[in-house]
Amino acid sequence: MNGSDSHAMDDTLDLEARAHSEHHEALRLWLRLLTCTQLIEKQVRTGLREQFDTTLPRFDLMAQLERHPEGLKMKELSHRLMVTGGNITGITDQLVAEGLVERLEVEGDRRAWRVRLTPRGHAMFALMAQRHEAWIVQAFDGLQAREVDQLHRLLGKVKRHQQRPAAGD
Amino acid sequence: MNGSDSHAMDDTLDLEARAHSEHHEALRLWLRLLTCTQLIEKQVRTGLREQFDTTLPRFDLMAQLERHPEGLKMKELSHRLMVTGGNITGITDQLVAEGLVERLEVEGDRRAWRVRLTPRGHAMFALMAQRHEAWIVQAFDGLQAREVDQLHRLLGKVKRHQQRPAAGD
DNA sequence: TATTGTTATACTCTATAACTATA
DNA sequence: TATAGTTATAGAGTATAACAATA
Repeated sequence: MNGSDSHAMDDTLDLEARAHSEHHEALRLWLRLLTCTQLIEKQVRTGLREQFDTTLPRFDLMAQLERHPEGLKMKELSHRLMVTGGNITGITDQLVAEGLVERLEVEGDRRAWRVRLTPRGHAMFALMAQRHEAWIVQAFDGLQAREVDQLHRLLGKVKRHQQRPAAGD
Repeated sequence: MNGSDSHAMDDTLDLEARAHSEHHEALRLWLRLLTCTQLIEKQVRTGLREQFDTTLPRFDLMAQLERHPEGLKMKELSHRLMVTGGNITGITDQLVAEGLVERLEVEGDRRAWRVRLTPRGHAMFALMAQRHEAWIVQAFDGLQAREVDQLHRLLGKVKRHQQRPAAGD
């Protein structure tokens, strides 16, 4: 079901036809990328809700803090989670209310906070991360280790290209 | 959990160490997959909003209808867009209000509708699809045609595995 | 003046469940 | 009884913009 006439055979196509073909391939790839992500993401969201009564953004915020035991500033969380500042305030408020993270003063800048996992947040995250890992491992169960690496490498190329500031091109 | 005799190099690691390593690789892959999708999706959403004052779900619904000129039933749209039925009603209502799609009676089943693009919807979609394609092509600009194919193939494996009904779990 | 974070607001998307009308 | 679609609701998630405190 897939046109395997894509590589060396391209030389038989003129520029315009090749462009059309490549555009089509890019679109197919995007739709598949989106579908895969949505399928896995839906499982993760459902699992987090059913088993831990939490959400993906909350989990993601805690995951960032896990990687930075000394804490992160609101601004840094905003950047890392790719959402605007107001939302970080909201999510952080919820986590503080549950006793999972805490706001600490930043010495030298009284505007800013350093947000950190509490011991309880650390323990809770460990539980969630364990389950989360199992879901993810299962999601990529169908791939061999070599294929996982390949996928990781290719997506790295996509990511770097994406993050390049869109200059005048 | 999965096929064991994958790669010669792995034989230097015991089972547990290999499991740890593979779990870690799966997690890294998932984070990268999610990031790539979010980066591209954000661009698409922004473009659709700024240039066409529309949203991704609306665009996706129209894209499905484009591929099925004879129309699709609400149930089919619900399945294809992977959202529950009530949402399809809402999105369809909006598109009908804008004159971009229409509900037609299904002969032989007076419960169901056949939803189809109007001529105006068809024309509007052509405009949007053209811009959309440009965004996507640019997103994968950094890959060679062969890499696009590879990525597509690997994600196909992920997708099929994902859609397999989760049996003994 | 610029930056950090907060507050207030509005909107889209989503799942759930009760409902109508057909089959 | 089962199915197709609708309605109503509640909540997640997001961006925007005005605002306060501090740099």
